[in-house]
Amino acid sequence: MADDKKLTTRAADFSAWYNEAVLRAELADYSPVRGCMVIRPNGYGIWERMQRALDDMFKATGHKNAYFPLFIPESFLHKEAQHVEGFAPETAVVTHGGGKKLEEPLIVRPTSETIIYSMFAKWVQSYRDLPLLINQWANVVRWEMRTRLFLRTLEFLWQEGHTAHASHDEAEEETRRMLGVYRDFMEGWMAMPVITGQKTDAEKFAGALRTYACEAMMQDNKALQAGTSHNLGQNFAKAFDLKFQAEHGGQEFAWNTSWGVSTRLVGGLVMTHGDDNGLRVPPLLAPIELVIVPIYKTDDERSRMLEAAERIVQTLTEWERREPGRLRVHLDDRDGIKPGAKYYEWELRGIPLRMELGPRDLEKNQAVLVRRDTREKKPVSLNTIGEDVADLLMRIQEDMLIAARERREQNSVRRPISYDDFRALMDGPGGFVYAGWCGSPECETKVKEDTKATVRVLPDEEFRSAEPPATCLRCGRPAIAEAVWAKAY
RNA sequence: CGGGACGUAGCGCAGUCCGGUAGCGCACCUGAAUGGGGUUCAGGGGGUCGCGGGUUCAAAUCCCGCCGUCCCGACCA
Repeated sequence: MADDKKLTTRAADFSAWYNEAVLRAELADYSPVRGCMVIRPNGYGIWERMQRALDDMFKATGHKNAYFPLFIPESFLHKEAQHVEGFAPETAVVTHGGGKKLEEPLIVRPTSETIIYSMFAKWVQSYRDLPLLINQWANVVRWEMRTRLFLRTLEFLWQEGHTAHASHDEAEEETRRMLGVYRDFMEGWMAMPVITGQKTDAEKFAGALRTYACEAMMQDNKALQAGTSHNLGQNFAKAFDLKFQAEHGGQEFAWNTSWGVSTRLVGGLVMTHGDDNGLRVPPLLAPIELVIVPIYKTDDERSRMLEAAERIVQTLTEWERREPGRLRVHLDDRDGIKPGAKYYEWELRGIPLRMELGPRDLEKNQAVLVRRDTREKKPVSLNTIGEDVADLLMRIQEDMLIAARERREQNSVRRPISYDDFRALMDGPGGFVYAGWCGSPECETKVKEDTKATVRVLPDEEFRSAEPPATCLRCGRPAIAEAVWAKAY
């Protein structure tokens, strides 16, 4: 079937397109366990590169990695009232071990605030022990009703940062700093533009004082919460007796923050950049940045092309270039598969740059470079191939961010909009709507009932409209803040 | 957990209404030709038809029960 070869188009069915793209690019596969997926090498390769970049950024901001248990005593979860209310309904609980019923059930961590702050309480005595800046790479389990590859699975991989500080202001500064780190990563590495801002009380983390988030727009105009950073105040410190002796005497509760991003980012990457031919992976995160496809007819030509290609691989991998390391290049020397078939395969996988090398090129001492993002072809001299490849990869990285940002802005509404028009918009194409909010949870709830849209964030200053909206989107009363309204994943 | 659909070869499906001993496409293996955008021909391997029970001379097909998956809702990184 010719149709088998093509993906469902994004326009026809975005959901189906996403599933097919993820499965066919072999990022992940369904597993025998309901709601749990297998992350395959192609997907894990992207996650590994994300991890490495983020980990470097965490280290650069003073954090250290540690590891805490998968199991959490059930009673721990109950020590913070809002926290248990938020997470208890979606926990997996271990009641038996070694064939015997446990005295106290163990929760499989849905997040690690409780067990981590119980340990912090042991380690912190004095203000001199603060700040304590810890990150953990781990898996967590949340018993979701409905799952989707990468976007929502029962088990997922993530990092969770947990810190303790001597004052509210220090904690707030840390919360904002890490939100900034996330934004830098999402835009700089993933080429995925985000809006940063504060969550409303309805959307904030269970147990937090304030939650900030990075929200990205997917190609179906829905919002993806890509990362969150929480100022936990003293809520957990009080629950776990995390106290320190202050500089001028007296015992005080510490101030905590926590922040996390997950393998959901891989899904975000797909839905931000993918097209009807498959994935488009930004160079910085691509496990392979450049694939070389040799073209030949005869055996003699084949060996000449492969020999030339090997030399190019040698040159390119030895060529020291931009900061994050050497070029990741792959020579596709498989025989018996036509070049066209190889092109489709590498395009499906989203490899950012392809080099075609045939007899006609070699005669002219050149190769043809093809960008995945624009599919633009360009012959380049073999004498300057290193510079050309590095330059193109850099441009692809930049152009992908620009294109994604333009798409987001084209699907954002920043003019005054009637509630009827808003409903029609959310019923149809969707998008981000910048509009006023009166601050009442009732209006939030009503809008959600009417349209499924919610306040994604109260945007930070740089994202706000020049002309601040004066009235609430729904009730028309004076607005206390500008809000980004959208349907979300 | 409610509504819908589905479970037959690695993948996608037909066959089920009307019972008769399993088929198509892709993928895979072998050979030859082909090779600058999904190559062609020839040959070949592979399935206790989700599981359990029942009806029948005979069950992928009819009946009962169970399990699982996907999609749509309520909950969510």
